Amino acid sequence: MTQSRTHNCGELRLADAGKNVTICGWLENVREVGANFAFCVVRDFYGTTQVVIENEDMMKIIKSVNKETTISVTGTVRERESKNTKIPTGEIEVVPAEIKILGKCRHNQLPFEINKSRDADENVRLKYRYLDLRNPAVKSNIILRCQVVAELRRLMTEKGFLEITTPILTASSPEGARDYLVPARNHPGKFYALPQAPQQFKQLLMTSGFDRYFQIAPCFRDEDARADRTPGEFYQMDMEMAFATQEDVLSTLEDVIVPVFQKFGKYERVSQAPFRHIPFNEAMERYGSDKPDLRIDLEISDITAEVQGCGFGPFEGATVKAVVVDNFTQARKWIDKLLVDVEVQTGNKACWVKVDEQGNLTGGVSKFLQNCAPALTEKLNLKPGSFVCMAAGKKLAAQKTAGVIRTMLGKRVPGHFDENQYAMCWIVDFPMYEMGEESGQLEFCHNPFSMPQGGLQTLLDAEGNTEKLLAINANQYDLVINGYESASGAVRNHDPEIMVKAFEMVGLGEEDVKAKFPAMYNAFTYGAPPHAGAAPGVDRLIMLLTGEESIREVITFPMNKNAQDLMMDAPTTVSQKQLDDVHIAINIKV
RNA sequence: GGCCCGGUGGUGCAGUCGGUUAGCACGCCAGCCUGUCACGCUGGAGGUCGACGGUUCGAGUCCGUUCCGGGUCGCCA
Repeated sequence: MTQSRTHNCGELRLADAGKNVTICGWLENVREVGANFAFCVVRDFYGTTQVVIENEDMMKIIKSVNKETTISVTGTVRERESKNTKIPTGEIEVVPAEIKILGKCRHNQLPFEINKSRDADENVRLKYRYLDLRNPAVKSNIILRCQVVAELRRLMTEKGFLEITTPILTASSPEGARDYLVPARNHPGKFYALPQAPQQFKQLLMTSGFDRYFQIAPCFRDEDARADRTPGEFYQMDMEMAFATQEDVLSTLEDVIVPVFQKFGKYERVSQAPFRHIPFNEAMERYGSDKPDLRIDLEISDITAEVQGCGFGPFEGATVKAVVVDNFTQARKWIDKLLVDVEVQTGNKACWVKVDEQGNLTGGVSKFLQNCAPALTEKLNLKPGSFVCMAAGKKLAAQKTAGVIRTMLGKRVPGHFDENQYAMCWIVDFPMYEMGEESGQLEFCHNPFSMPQGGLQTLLDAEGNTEKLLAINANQYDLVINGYESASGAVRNHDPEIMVKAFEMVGLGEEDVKAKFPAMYNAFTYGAPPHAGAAPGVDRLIMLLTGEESIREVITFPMNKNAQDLMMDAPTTVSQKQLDDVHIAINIKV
């Protein structure tokens, strides 16, 4: 380039008319409106600027290249004869004296049109992500992500948190998700693992005397994807505070989350601190989920007692939950669709009845429920026009299915979903232990790092009594925003004695604690501060702020559902030499 | 791994009861057009209807198998 760029494509205005400028960018579009007369749109990161072609020489250059070629245009800024008020640079155009081709686009047919890339097949988008990202609508999510991360860093730093990076190559952790393993060349047969979270490191930092830690931390988990869960890797704003209580952590995060949502969110209305606290058991009873969407005004009722003995097979001996919608006017076909969708999403069947003008149960499974109609009507406060959707099964299954019914009814029946807001709450008092579905044994419900409420004494009191043990809550909490689990945290168990006791409850002991978490266990024997923390998911926060429903829209270079990077072609095979170096033999079972 | 939905020119879609030359929009190519901005007009090229097998006189359409993708359950301390 002989002439460097003097302006970007988003900044020229009427006041710049007459200036001699050089702009650079991608040739987005050419509109030929006459012989040797055309309008070109040049796009860069900042915007688009119109370049007008008025003579044969310039036309020749423009016609010689494909769209998406990068060019530099040197010329004079001129007021347009017909202005476009829709774009910031719409009052001016650049009359070129010179057009240089900087990087030719060798393809006259792109895999998709840049400005419509969001409509294209996702695999094609991911393969050509660098083209997809040229679309300002795609790029804007990434820009917002950068701004949010910068703001998170600013707010946390302002509060005295230090950002400390922790190792990426570390030891495999025996708990939780599948690890990504990395063979250790100098240690045949041994492996590093990529961290599922910096959990143990941040607790060790607390033990080292760092008072407030945070990190925009990459986390790696080899588990299957979902619409809101990217496979492989994701980012958390991991944080931890020494000598802190649960309330210290919650209020600190509220101080950070609220301003970020007010500043960057797509909705004006944001829950104000302190967020509502909902105990886990209450959330499961009322919303059928530990991540309820509080924008929906429906709640779940328990009708187990009311329907027992009615003679409807699936209800006998089962827990039965109901969601009621009054003034229900949807057609039978609509109901059938609801039931099918519930079954697809939960694997469980739902059933329904309506209340007719005379107050009688009708439709659906009503013929099985006539005996208990009065009890049901009273319990659920049914009126003519009420619709009752029910789920039955083991307690947890019935709760979860009813939770899905609640969400679907709330979003589909008009008047129950106040969408345009951010509704936050803390789910608190998660149980410490649960009964393993497969093992039939007592297991840790979430992670073994949480402090049981009541500490050592609670464990001693409940020892040997399964029912009491299942009733112990942990100082564990989740931040839920619009039905998404957006952060998870706990007051940690910093006392080796309580750690061992907590492990003993699930049939493990001191040797297991030492074996699984040697560094932490040892460190805690040297004087550990009580500490607590949490980790908001950065990708999920950005999803909520932008309103995107697919997490891939907020990640710059996402993998597909099957954890493949179609652009880079990862994962891929490697050479025998590479395998030999790290002492790996491929053994694929067919 | 189970279940649900989908796969039709470069892209997005339509395709009725199985029927003759697979249609539309955008993009691409050529020509025309002196104020466009989702430019317009005329013409053109471009398809093994994901793959394989079956039913049938005849399959984009029906059946079976399989591959690929999305969603979901399992899984995600």
